[in-house]
Amino acid sequence: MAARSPADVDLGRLEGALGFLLRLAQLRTQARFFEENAEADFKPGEFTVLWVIWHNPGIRQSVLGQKLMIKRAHMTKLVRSLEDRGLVTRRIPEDDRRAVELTLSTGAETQMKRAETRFFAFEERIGAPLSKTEVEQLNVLLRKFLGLG
Amino acid sequence: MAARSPADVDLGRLEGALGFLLRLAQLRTQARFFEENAEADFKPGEFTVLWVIWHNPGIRQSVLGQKLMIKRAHMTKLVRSLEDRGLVTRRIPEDDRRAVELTLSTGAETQMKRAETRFFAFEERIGAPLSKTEVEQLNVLLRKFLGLG
DNA sequence: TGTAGATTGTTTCCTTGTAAACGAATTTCG
DNA sequence: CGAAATTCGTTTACAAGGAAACAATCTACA
Repeated sequence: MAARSPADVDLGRLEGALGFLLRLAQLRTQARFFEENAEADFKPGEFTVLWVIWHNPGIRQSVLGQKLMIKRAHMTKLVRSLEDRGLVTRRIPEDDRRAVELTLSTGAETQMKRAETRFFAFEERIGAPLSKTEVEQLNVLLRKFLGLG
Repeated sequence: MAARSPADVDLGRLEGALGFLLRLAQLRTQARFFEENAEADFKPGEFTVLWVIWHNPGIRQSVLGQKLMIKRAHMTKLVRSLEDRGLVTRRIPEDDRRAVELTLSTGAETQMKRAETRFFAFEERIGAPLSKTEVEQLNVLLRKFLGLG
């Protein structure tokens, strides 16, 4: 009944609810990221934004946002912050002057090469509770769930 | 190169990164929740909190927070909001007067019975891109990843 | 016993992210 | 062509959530 410790708590049907499990998994992963990578150059959101710009130079801000599920209002702030730190360059293309094309500065590329190692090492580590095969299964299922290739 | 549409964007190794996929999956699920359940009584966070109190009457605020990965500062606000709406009762137990024991009001139980149907129907629906078997596999893998049962 | 340390919840301040209204540019379609 | 609708990014105002400092209480142990 009145649970005194987390282990005693009864979650009932909730424990089988996909959305609930996804939320917990995401929170846990993020918490561990900040524990283990306190002095990293970039936060996960920043890293992914820089990564995608790096691999898609000249990408438009809106396209980047759609792909990473970042709302426009927030993307504006994110990009400004990256620009202020000299990591990202904004360019207004001639053929559509409402849009913004994003590029990495050369300094940022150097930093990203370092950050890449740390980031993907962490991504390896968080799979630890699962076997190699299970991590692969989870990857496949999540990609299918998301409609990614 | 300079991707014009989301489909053209190259995510590279990122597409296989567990933390990244979890974040996208969670964002997508949450977005769909608010699209489909605009006029629901409770938001997902509120529902889960009320649900766990319902099934563990007298649970302590800190234990609830640990189980649902909600930080104390935030839990204070959440509980106050629920209390202000007459859904939750706070009680200071005699044996530890720092703690707070939470209980559902009778009115809240009625509301939860209605909300339960809607909530778990949604949870069913979001699995749609996957087969029954795959949803079950995903559940199992996520629970193992989280160290649950 | 009594005092140092840990725990519980709260407050304050800050970061992250969203919704809505907006201006500028572009597209659609009469 | 030219007016209406749409798109892109920004601004503004706000909600969700977290970190740190704090008061009250409890625990451990000299």
